[in-house]
Amino acid sequence: MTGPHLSTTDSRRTSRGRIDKREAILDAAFVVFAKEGYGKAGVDAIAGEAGVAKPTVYNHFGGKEGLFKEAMTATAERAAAKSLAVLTRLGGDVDDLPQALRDVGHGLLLCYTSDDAWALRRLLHAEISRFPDLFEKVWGSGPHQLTEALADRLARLALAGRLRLDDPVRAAEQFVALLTGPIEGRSVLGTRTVPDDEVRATVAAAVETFTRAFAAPRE
Amino acid sequence: MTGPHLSTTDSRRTSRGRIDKREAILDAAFVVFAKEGYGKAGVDAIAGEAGVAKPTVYNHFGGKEGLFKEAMTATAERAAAKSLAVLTRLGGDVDDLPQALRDVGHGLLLCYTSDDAWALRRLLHAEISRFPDLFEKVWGSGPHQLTEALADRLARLALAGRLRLDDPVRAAEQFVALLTGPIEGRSVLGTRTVPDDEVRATVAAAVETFTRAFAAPRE
Amino acid sequence: MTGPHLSTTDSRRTSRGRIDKREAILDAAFVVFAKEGYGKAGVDAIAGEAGVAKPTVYNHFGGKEGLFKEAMTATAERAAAKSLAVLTRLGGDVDDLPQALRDVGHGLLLCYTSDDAWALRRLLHAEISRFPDLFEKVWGSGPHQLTEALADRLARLALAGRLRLDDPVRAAEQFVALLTGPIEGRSVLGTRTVPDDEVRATVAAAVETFTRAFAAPRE
Amino acid sequence: MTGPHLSTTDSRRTSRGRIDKREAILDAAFVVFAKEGYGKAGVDAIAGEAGVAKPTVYNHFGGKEGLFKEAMTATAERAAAKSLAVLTRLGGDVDDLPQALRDVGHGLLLCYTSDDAWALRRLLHAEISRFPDLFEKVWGSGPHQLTEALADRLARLALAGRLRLDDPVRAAEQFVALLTGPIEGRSVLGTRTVPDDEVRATVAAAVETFTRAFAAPRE
DNA sequence: GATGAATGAGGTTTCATTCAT
DNA sequence: AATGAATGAAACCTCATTCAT
Repeated sequence: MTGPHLSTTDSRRTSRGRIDKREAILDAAFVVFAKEGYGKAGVDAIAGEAGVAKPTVYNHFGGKEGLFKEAMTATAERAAAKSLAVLTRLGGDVDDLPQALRDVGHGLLLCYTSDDAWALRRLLHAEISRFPDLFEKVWGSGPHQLTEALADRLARLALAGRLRLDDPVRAAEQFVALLTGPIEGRSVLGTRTVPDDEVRATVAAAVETFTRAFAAPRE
Repeated sequence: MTGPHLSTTDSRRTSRGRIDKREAILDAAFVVFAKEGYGKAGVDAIAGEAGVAKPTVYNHFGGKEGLFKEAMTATAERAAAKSLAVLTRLGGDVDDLPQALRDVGHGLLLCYTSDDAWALRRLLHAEISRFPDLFEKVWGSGPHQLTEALADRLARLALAGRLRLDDPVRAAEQFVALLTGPIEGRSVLGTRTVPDDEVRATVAAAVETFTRAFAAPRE
Repeated sequence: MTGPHLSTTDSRRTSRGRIDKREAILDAAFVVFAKEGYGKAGVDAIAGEAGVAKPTVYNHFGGKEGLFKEAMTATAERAAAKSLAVLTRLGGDVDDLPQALRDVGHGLLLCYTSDDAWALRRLLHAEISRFPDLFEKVWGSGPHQLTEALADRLARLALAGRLRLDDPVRAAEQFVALLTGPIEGRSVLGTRTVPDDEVRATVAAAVETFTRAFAAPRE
Repeated sequence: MTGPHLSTTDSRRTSRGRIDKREAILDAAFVVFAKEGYGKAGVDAIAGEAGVAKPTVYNHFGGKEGLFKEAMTATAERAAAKSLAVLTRLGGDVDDLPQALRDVGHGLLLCYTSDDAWALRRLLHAEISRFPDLFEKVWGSGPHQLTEALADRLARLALAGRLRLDDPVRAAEQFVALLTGPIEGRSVLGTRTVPDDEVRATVAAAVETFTRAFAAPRE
């Protein structure tokens, strides 16, 4: 459910030709980079995984660096879209606010703990000094955009009198931090699956703390 | 102030012999690993930085893997000691609780944002799949120990009637998350220095939220 | 003045079709071979320089080897024609023999030191072991034909009593050697332009020596 | 008699260690470069010919370019020494001048037509644009030094009243040109062995022309 | 204990060439 | 006839590691 191929049909078996090869290489590249890291990943292995010859990789992406950048940004955009979609559950009329926050929080944590998301974060941490401009694209299309969108929703809830907060961006950052911070260690940076009850407990605790701090008292 | 050499006297210039060479190699190794990553770092470069010949590295550490593990754990322990020392400021009688939390929070963030700490986290993220047992040592002696010690302090404050909380470990996790979560993006994973006022604002906001959620009302 | 394109109109801009493409490829090939050498020259670069796609090169010339041979022989024939044309200045009635020899010598040296001629010689030296049969075509249509034609003229001058020589071919070889030998080093194998006064001095010296050895005394 | 190894004992079988490996690599490099050309010669093949591993070549010479330069200059110096030694036959008292010139001319032509000398010239022609500074070393230690030394001898003969010439360097250049020029085509740039009688005839003709032009008349 | 020299394995990249359109 | 895309082979070079001193 978390592999990079699942948003499209598996194109490596089709014979539609060019565009599919490009996609296949990008997907294979992310898989191999995630498993081996940028340094130890071999273009050989990527080409093999994609079912193409090595020079084809170079024809499409120029080299290992370009391939890495494109594979990262492509996966980042797919992951970002998923997490943004979760936020829609916080729109319109919210009846039970804590329940809605728990719902959204759970959805966000599922995105956060997906294999692809962990791989993205690990690779970004690992190679940020070799690819300084990668942060902007990956983080910008992911956590940053998510924080902004969440801040929008929180601001609307504040206007509706449901929350009391001055700085919606700060509140959004803190909401995400309360969700994800305790998970980092418990999942051993993504190498261990966190049991669902642990996830739910973390979400519940985050929402509890968040509402204690920000929920407006019902009259 | 953040380099790995500064907690001890620079041993590479002395002539005390064996132990100094060992330290020099460990320090040089962490510097090079931090700059290049495990995969691209060369034993040549490490030996050069340490001022010894390559086989000497092998005589002491057996190989690149062993050297990496030892360099990581050594730096992790040094970093952990620093952050634990910060917690002592929360001991004994606490008069102004928010002020004390801000003080501790600021100290912890300074540790968290040190160059060595960022390098540790980046390398741990990068190589966790190649060195699965490294997490235990590095995280165990760092964030985990810190969370436990902080939970102790918070429990004592709860017993003293200053905080209202059921699960001190959860509260400690959340306090750390509120501090560090918003900093991650703002520092571009450690490649940009965060201005001090931004740090202080983050600390203030974290303590504000934490106290709103957990502080016991003064009678 | 020495480029391979200048003896014909630039055909790459016309739309006459096939034959022009062939010429364009041949010209581009010689340019690239001359700059990079046979080994390092890429068919990609040649196709790009000619403004055609790579397979077109293969359709016309079969491969890199065939292209090289044809480009070499085409340029060799063009260069040979130029140097043969110079010899006509030694025909008919020669009044001032040394002056006529200087005239011809100067013309021959201009041919010899043209960029294309140097490129031809360098490529021939470089690849003679990989293309043994290339020597026959290039040398045969160039220096060999020139020597024979010059020998004819010298024989006629001998018959006319102006020169004293037994072996006209040998004399022709020596005349060319006296001209070109001293230029080889001074032009750094064609990578430096020899100043005109140096060229003229060399011609004068060659003719002086030649006439001292072979001129019949005027009665 | 012309291989690059013959000035020393074959060192590849000895076990004296370092210095011999360096020599063995240089010799093997020249052999392979001469056979394949710079572009197509592989470091693999050179290492194999030298009986060492590939990285050893890189440890000693840094790369293919450095290896090429050193192999060329080393061979050039060896070849230059041989041709300079020939000139000693023109020293002291010269009784039969034409005979002495024939003797020297024959010796010089033997040097000129040695396999190593041809390989040097071919490689120099081939790669002069990629290694512009190579000309200085190879030509400077070879033909240039030879011309200068020969000019010295001719000047001395002129002072002794045996020759009549103004510019000894020019005369030396012309003597060499008369010797080598006619040989170039006849040996197919070194890929065909010129029969000895052809060599002797060329020497005789060169000396004949030279003496006709420069010998002082005996009183 | 420390080192200069050497190595086997593997890395990224480029090239001449062909296929299907 | 001309081309964009793909490929098998091989190039140069680097690395972690060991040996003999």
